[in-house]
Amino acid sequence: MPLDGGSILNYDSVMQLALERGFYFPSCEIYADAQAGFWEYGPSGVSVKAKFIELWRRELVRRDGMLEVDGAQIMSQSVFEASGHLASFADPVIKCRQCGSNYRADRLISEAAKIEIPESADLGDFDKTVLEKNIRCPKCKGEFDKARKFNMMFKVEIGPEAEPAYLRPETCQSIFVDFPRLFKTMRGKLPLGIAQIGKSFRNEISPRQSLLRLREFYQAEIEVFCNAAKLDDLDRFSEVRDTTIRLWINGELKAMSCQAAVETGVLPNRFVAYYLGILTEFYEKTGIDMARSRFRRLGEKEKAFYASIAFDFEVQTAIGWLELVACNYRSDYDLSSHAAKSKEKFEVLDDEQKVLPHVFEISMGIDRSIYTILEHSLRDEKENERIVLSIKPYLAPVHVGVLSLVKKDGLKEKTDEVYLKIKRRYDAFLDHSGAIGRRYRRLDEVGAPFAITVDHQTLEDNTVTLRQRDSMQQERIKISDIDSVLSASTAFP
RNA sequence: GCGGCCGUAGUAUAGCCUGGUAGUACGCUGGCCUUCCAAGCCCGUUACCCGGGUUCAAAUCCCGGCGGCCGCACCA
Repeated sequence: MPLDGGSILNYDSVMQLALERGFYFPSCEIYADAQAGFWEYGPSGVSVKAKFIELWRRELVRRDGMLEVDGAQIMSQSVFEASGHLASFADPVIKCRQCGSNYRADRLISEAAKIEIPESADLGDFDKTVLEKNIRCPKCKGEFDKARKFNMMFKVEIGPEAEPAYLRPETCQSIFVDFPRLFKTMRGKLPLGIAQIGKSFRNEISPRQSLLRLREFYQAEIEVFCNAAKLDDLDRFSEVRDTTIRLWINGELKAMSCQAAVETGVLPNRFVAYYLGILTEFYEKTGIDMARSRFRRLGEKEKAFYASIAFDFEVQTAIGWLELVACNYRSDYDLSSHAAKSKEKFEVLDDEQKVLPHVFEISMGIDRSIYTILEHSLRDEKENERIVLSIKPYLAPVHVGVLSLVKKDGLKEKTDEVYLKIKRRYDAFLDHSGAIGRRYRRLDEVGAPFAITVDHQTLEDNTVTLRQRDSMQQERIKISDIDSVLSASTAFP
């Protein structure tokens, strides 16, 4: 499905761009013991990520009047006892004594003996069944060691006594834990969104594909606390009434307005529809091709252990459908477990009524979103002999290149002056060296939407050429107009 | 974690089988030239994933580790 004037590039092209132009690259790469699943953002990547986050704040946090927090990455063991991660964010595995192969205990038993044991069962139950049914390694017929739990959380030791704690596997736990204080001190009123951007950590067995499956990754999470009795009572639903959302239900795509989705019962209530609606409007502004996106309703077996209704926002990429956002209706799972464990009160007043809020979660993968923006924006324009990153101007790592047509005759000095005038307000890149066409190509590749070129005419009348990345067309503007032109065309929508 | 394939400058690769001076392209630095789209010329720069073994000699052969891609499984 080629876009106008260019073909869509694959994963390898995005990877090559990322390495060559400073978007992202492997962490600790000069050392042989560098582990997979850890990546650095380079200068271009940092710039895009910062702008992506700013867009997220504008379109979700500020739009909906959410509160944003920034919690600790290391959290106490009690948090994860209450959240269920210590018990459930783990797979039971058994290892063959002879050949060393590891298996998921529940799956192996189900296949070998046709007995279903839930993965959260006691480890002894697995051992007992393996022994009773004499289950042996499928590869070498060897005997198994005792079952153990492989927990995907990174454990850390605090202080000289090595008290156990964990790197958070999702950012939202601090939001739940902080909820009582935030609601009280920030004069909260249901429904209330609390948002957080930050790093999460998961000890993935097999991290892969650069930013797509990481052990250390960025999440932008939103937990909306609500009164479960009022899920259709939401005034601001009218803002998204006519917004089209693309729903994938039971193997079928249904594109419909939020209003229609609620009326036909495809979505359970206005509350869920509203948040899927504003999430759609946010992603439209990232430049991701929404025609290649969908909200997929998850079946019972796919849902996370805490979710009662779940939609994944997925996009089609070169490597297949990719999950960018998990939207889970977590009911009162989190607040009631933290209430029980901590003895803290989590009920709040809503219209004179005491309620334990329910939670709807919008859990966004930032790294995956950045990758998708790059992949969906990158084009190979054969006719112009260029690779161009047609990223939205407000997300571009470089807003504008500032170039001298040639270095001599005082053009270099004049160019430096122009650069000095704008570099605080924009991400500007100054370049004097090499052929002008080559410099334009470099800027195209890094996604700079504009290039300003100082030529001989500039010395006479103080005008410069302004080149548009996508059309390659140029116009002459006054130096004194540069700021207003850039300001208008790189502004967030 | 398992199976298959693979690892050489910033990037893409040749060389590996058959051990003996590591080559090419693009890029990048500087210079000449140049009045707007990867022009040309000159100069320069940068690499054998890590460790061990065999050998007079290892990018090359052997072993281990780490990493990458694909599949299985798992997930934001």
